Amino acid sequence: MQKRLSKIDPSLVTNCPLFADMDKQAIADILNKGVAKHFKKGDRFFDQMDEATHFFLMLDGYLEVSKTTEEGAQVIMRHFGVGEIFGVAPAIAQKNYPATARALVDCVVVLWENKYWDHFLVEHPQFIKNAYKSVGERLAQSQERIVEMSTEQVERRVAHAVMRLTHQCGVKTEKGILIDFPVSRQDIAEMTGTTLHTVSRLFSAWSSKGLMQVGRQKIEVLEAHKLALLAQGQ
Amino acid sequence: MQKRLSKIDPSLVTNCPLFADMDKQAIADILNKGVAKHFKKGDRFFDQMDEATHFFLMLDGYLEVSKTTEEGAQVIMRHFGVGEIFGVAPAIAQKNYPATARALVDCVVVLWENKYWDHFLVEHPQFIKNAYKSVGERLAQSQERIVEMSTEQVERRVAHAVMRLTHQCGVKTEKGILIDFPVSRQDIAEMTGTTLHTVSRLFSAWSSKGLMQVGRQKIEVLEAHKLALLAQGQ
DNA sequence: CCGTTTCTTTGATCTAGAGCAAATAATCAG
DNA sequence: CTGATTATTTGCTCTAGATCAAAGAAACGG
Repeated sequence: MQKRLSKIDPSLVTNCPLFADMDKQAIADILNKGVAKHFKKGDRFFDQMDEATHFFLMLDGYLEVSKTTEEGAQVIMRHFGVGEIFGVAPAIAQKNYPATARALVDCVVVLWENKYWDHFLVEHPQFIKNAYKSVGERLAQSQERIVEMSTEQVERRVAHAVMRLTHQCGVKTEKGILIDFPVSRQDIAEMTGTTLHTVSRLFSAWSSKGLMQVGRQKIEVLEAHKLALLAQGQ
Repeated sequence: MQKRLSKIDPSLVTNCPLFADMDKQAIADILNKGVAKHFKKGDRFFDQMDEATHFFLMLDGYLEVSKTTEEGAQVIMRHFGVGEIFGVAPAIAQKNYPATARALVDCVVVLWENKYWDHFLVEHPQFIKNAYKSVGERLAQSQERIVEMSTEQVERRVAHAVMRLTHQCGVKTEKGILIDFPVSRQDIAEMTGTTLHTVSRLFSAWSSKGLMQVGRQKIEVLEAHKLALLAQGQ
């Protein structure tokens, strides 16, 4: 399931915004308090409603965070990539994780016991500030998404979702930008509040316009600019 | 427009969660750093995109926070009542307010210059912790709303919105629970991503079932339990 | 009190997109 | 290699709810 690593190399994280404006000594101290682990594709970091015991930093890989309703519908809240913290329940005084976090590819993360949050608050306030900055960005993004859901129709929302994926998790290829992990039509539907059928139809239309190239769980954006126009409503 | 008050009585805020687990001395010190002001119904506390200069605590009254899209559509993000902090841009390292805050009735607020955030972080960390707890609750509520928008149809969403209003801003009457400020059908539409027409139709149906009593910009819920059932989808 | 403005209601269309169904097409397990 | 499983596409139908239209009802300004 998951393997403990003996040691974390600080050079992996020096460019990460989470450690901005911090000296090497402080970074090393924080990393020493954490534990690095491998998670395989499909593994869960935590489940919705689990008691929150740790917070995490992604060193390598991608994950998705999703919520499931009582009726069983799944909504994908967000994706996280390298250098991002997640599962920060202690930061916002939540006793349980509000969602499920799942590895989309094989991952390496650092995880800390919750108690270190308060510890770092005193010892390394800059770290906490950096972490809250990213919490703030997520709050802002959530609210953007509410506006989107309230005012835009499906085509624009799907265009936005694909753009977000390319920005957060895209890798350049000869032809365009490829999403770096498997994404199904169903996944896109769960990110935008629509159905896989509608997503499939949109992708077919966009592909035939040369805007993107799609395959089974594969999305490659060829003309990002045109996609951006669609996201803005022409 | 707004009038400065000379002094703030600490007894106004001792029951407020923002000052939980704090001694009177600390509370008084924090209040002394702030300025109390009146805002009249309709006044703005700040506008979307304004440079963030202050953060606020509502002492008396209600406000709504809304975002406006490039196309001019308005989305009501949230309401705030007595004892809640708002406009906490410094908390999440945002330079500008992401939305507009408008007084729904005559209000009294305390406002602090942004620099005091960092000051309190050192001097009164418990205050900051309490504030972050409410930021966390807002993040959680935003995500709930995304799930709602993604999976529920209009009737349930409107039922949810009315329930939230009764919880946050309701006052008990002989017959039921009255929303304590004017709310139009258009307002409810902007909280739920629908149109005033659909809201009007729903309200008509619910009124004739005896579930609520409505008037011009007035909502009084008579049978909260039935409304809750509607919100859960029967 | 009266005209104006701002809300609300209700009816009559119209349509984006859900839901259903069934046929491909990839991938996987053995 | 082969059948089973999981994704995807595409056509057809149907409906929730938007949009359009127009008529009441409150509140407001002078």
